[in-house]
Amino acid sequence: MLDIQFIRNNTDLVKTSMANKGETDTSIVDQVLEIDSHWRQQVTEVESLRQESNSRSKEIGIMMAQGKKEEAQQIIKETGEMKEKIKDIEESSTDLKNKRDDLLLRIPNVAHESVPVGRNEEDNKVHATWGEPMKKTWHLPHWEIAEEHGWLDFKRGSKVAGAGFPFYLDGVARLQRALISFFIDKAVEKNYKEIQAPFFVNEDSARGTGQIPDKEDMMYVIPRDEFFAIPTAEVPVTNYFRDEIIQDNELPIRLVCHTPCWRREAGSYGKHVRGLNRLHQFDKVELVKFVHPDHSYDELESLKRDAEELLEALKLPYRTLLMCTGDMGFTQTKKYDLEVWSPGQEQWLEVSSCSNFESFQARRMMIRHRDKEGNVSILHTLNGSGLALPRVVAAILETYQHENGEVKVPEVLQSYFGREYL
RNA sequence: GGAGGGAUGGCAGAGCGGUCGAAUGCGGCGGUCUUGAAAACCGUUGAGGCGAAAGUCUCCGGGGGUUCGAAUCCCUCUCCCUCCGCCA
Repeated sequence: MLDIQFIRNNTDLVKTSMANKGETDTSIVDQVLEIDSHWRQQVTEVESLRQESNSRSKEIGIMMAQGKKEEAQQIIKETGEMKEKIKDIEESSTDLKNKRDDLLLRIPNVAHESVPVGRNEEDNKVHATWGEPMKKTWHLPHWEIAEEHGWLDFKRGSKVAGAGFPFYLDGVARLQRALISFFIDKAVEKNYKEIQAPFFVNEDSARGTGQIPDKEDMMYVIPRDEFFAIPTAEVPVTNYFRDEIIQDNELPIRLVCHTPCWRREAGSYGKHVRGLNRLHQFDKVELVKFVHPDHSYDELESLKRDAEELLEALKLPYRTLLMCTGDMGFTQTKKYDLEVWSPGQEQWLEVSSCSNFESFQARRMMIRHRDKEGNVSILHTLNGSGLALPRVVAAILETYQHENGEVKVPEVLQSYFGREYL
């Protein structure tokens, strides 16, 4: 959610940014401002009425104390009438405020000036590349090599849960466990605090991080108990500090959290969802930061590096994309995607997305910080995957594959894995 | 799941239905004193909305109600604590 004052003062910027993100109809901004000014009028009106009524009521108290009952009765009659009036106007003003805030939630975040303007993924900028994408020779796609070894069971996954809920076995199960430990350990080395979070959240939390109302359909819902299955650890971990004020000397706060992630992925079928490319449930290690507004872009760069270094340690060639305005999403001001090379499929697979939200999420969640002078203001939040498991597993199965079908364990993982081959 | 108790500012903890946005203590910040620090003393210190400002309004877990007036009374929800039951 953007600051209403910011929208008042930067109306054109908000509209332009909205258009750059691909929203053709920007009239919602004008609607918000119109309702807002109407609301402010009514607030002023209610307040002056209430002021009068408050001071009259105080007089009553004094008169009662002095025993002037008849005079008090007269004022009681007057304030009674005012009360009716206040109730009327107040009703319509809270109505306006709700309407305004509903619309406000539908205005996307403003992109940072360093973000390239563009329509879709073709306009993203390659920000960095690392390693040489391996040519496909004998390399099998991961689902084939995994089948040969009995490492993945999609069939039984479908039987037991449904498509997109595979079983992992033996070498791959062990590999995932090793990766999770490795990712968390690396993050802890870089001063992220390890945290384990609830896998279900309530509606307030889902709204806080912006899954509601924008991306409701991505989540699984447990209606009886009014829970949402988390689509990413971002949701519970960012909401950890909801409605709190953090002292400046405690910032930045960096957290690392491993969770399963559930995504409905409605409407995506076909080739690009084969194997581990796209699942309804997958594991991910997530990095989340709460930072002082002055430092959020530095923190974004270091966040991105933290994720990149994981791929470098695994010796998996990757590229980093700076996402353009049109491909960026509703809540971010700037976003990098990390894509790992999949030699068996000869394509790039997204394994991390590192974003700065500035105050957009924190404002919804009322996460604030207090400086030394005691001033309170909204802080900035960021998050990035470090990393999403299945596609990293896919890349390892394909990249570390020998011609004889053996798959080697990446060197940095061997101490976690306990042996040299899967 | 059953029975009872509770929720007040960063923390602890007061608060007859009327000048209570809230005593007091601790903590924080500023100052005096000191070579420096501690101690002591003085001052200051919740959040939010509207407003250029003066100011004003709202908030004592959430929501609703009674009343001219609610932190204080009533209803309801949530959460926490104690006891019983169940349980990895």
